[in-house]
Amino acid sequence: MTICIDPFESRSLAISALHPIPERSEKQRLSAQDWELAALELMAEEGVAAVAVESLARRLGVTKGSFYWHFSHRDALIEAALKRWEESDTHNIVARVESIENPRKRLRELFRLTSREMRSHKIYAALLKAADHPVVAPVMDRVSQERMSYLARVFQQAGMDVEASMHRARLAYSAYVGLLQLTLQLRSSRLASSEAFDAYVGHMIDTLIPAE
Amino acid sequence: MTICIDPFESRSLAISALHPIPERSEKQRLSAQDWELAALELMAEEGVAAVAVESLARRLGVTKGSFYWHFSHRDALIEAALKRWEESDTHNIVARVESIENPRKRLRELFRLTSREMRSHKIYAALLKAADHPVVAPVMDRVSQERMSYLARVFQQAGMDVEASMHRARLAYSAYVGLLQLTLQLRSSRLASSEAFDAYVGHMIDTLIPAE
DNA sequence: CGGTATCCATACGCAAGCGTATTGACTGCT
DNA sequence: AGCAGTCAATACGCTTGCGTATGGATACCG
Repeated sequence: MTICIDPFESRSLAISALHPIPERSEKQRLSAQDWELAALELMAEEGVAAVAVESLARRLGVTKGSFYWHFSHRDALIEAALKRWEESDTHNIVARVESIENPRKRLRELFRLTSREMRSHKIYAALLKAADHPVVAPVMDRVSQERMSYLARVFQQAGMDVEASMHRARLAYSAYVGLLQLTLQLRSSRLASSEAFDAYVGHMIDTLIPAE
Repeated sequence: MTICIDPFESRSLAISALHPIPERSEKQRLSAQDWELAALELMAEEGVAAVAVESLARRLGVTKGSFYWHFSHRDALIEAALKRWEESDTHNIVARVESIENPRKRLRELFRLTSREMRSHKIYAALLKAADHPVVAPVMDRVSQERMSYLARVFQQAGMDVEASMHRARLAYSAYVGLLQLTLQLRSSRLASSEAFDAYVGHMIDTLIPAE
């Protein structure tokens, strides 16, 4: 029997922590925001398809009569939830490394941070699986494009020419997306321990970030 | 308006070409194999979820009364179809480059071939999106593991130590999976032309395969 | 205290999808 | 010709999920 530590689980970040404090816990009446946060929660755990209004209602302790007061239809909830996620996401990505002057160091730190914080990434993985959904698709397009553009910019600052920086950005982002799939979806491909995971991230950094 | 050429579409390989010749075209009575091939076809185009017995039956010009003669339930079809795919897949992956002696050249050719032949990869992408399905999961586990092991072996033959070769294999495979997602699922992330695609593959090869 | 806005429950209609049961039709063999 | 085996059509029941309609409850406000 193999004990398999998932490096993602342990360092997860609560959704609610991404926003000021949505005044959670026990209250009788719900707001649209409560539904959106619950939707994101469920989405991260069981995918977009699992966010059904009746099941969500059950989870919130109400019936769907409530839901259709707040939202006109299911997709409206998905859309609102994704809007919330996208906004908190784009703010968080860059904000935590922008203080680092040296672009190579900034990339390294970006890679390390990304590999650790996995709450948001679970949602991203879930969205990836539902990229054919008309509401999901444009969000994913925007987010992926923005992230890759940012990467390309930093690679360029690190001394690569325009062409190479864009290719490297795509490669790095592909590696990120692929790792997401391999670790979150495929059981046998999970890294066996936290150390092995860190070692892999180290290898990735050495391979993808140009030397000084 | 941007014209967007998808490098994958043009060079696709027919499923039926993967096997001897299943004696297709117009015949009145169907066999289990016909259902399996149709299932793979549909899976590649619209995902595992789209493989519904009534819709498949419509596509084959019969009703589901026929289906339940060949298969006991839906998952039996999925399982049979995936078994078929897995067998043809594992044979094809290595067979076309094993003649190349030089491991680095073999890797390069492997990358190039992989980036071109996309019929089987569409199915892989579809399966990736359904990796939580109990029938799909073990297949994906086996296939991914096998491919990564092979990659690691060749990287080792190319001079890398055991540790590094496994990491590099994971990185390369992640890049493959990620590219699959970015190009097949996300519209805006598609490479604009066949030339740009080839250029990217070139960059990937230069970055991931150790120099002579 | 009455009224309005807000939130929720119940009940219903509808479609899609799985699986079953029964019958029909065609084929080949004896 | 008759019979068995093979494939298919039809009809049905069941579940899940979306969306609507309508009435009830609670809170706030004048």
